[in-house]
Amino acid sequence: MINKPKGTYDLYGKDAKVFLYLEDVIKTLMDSYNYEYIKTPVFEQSNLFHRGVGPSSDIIRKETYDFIDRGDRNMTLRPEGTASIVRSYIENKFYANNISPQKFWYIDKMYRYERPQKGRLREFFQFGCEAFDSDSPMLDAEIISIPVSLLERLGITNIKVRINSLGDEQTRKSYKEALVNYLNEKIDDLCSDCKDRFTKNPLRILDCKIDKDSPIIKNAPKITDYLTDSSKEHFDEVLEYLNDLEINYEVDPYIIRGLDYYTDTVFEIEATINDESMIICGGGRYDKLVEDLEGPQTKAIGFAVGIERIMSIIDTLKLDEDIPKNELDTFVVPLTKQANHFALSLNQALRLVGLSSELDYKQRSIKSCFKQAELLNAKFIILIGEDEIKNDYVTIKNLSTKEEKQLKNHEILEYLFEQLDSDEEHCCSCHNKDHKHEN
RNA sequence: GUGUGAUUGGUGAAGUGGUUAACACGCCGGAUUGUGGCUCCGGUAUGCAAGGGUUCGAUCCCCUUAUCGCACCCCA
Repeated sequence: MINKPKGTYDLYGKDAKVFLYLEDVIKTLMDSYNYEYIKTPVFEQSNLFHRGVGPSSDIIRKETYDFIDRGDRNMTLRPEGTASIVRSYIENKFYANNISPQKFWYIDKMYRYERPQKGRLREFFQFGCEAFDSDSPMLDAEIISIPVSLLERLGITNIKVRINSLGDEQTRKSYKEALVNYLNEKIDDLCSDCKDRFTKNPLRILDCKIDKDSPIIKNAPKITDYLTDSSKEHFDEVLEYLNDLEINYEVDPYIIRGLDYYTDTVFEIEATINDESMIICGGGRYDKLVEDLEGPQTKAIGFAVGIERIMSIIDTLKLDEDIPKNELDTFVVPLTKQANHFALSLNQALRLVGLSSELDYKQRSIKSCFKQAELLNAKFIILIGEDEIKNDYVTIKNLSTKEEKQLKNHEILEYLFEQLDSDEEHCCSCHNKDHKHEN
């Protein structure tokens, strides 16, 4: 048997319904925020991600899906959304648009070569936004408010927004110096990973899980104390605007983020479900990235949300009960082979007028047809047998009221519409099976 | 990339180095020869992830591979 590739999954059944529902909620949300939908290719020239995401990030160093195409071009399946959208922004000259800032949203598959585990896959969906051409702190607050509103709409309440500022280039330069100086004598007391980080990327030592409670890290210099005046002002304003939007947050000077392009504002949203915490959203400013990719100087900010992580929360919290289940208006049953012709046409006619209808393809016994109809959640079953064909009528039964009628061909639609309408008016979509519907 | 646990019908699973792989649900059929949700009866894996090895004999022991789970690294 051929298995699916490691770290991938088939989306079907109940999960597929949840996914479509999520997409719907997101689309409505993004319309209200006036963001434009964008879809970029699944693969791009490898260079884009090397230069965009940054060669020192783990994502680029060990997690990309790279391949050489038949024209000897180096290609990479996108590991994240931002670089592609920046590329598109530059290539399509969105910056020349009179409407500004230009704001985009996407929900797409991303690829990272990782060892799968809970909430991490090799192929996964991210929902994200990117907003270009403004360094207004109001935009920072808006961007953070999007995933917060989304989670609110979904009913996911136990969340924490953590925010930090990485400042500008000068901030990071002076901070790095201070941090290295501070850690220089103490590095021997930290874990082996941290020793490694010390030479490669000392900032990462701050969010080490092993040493996170160590006094060495707790007393380490904080980047927020090294912000330049303009970065500090920006950060303070972002926090003020978050207050205006009544978004609870926590300033966490240890948030560093794994992508190299971030500047100033960075943030994460963590959800805690049954004592387990999971980062479900991450984002920040990238005021230099557009230039780095040879576009005009353009400030920008964005975020990404892990769709599978959201779906697993929806699942564990059972927030999917309001999502409508599959329903069928009619189930058409030919009881003999001779009845197939009429049943097939009738089924088609019902579909063409907008009803959802299904046919018994398997010439089942009448008993199992009723069972099928029940499994399919059908409202009506339409039986066509020997006698019906001979005398030119159908037997139609309302499966919840058990009322049965014999109708001529031309009466079927009228009857169904009448019944379905009154169903909507009178029925409280009751789950009470004994409930009798008024006519 | 490292460590660790797992993989048995449509599903949940029990189990054993030796001829029929438990049990439950589901499904199909019948009792009721054209009417569902209850009941009763019957049927339902030539197979125990794939390949190789040890053995007289392997679903069970060993090796390899694949996939899944969990943790680390890192991240959404």
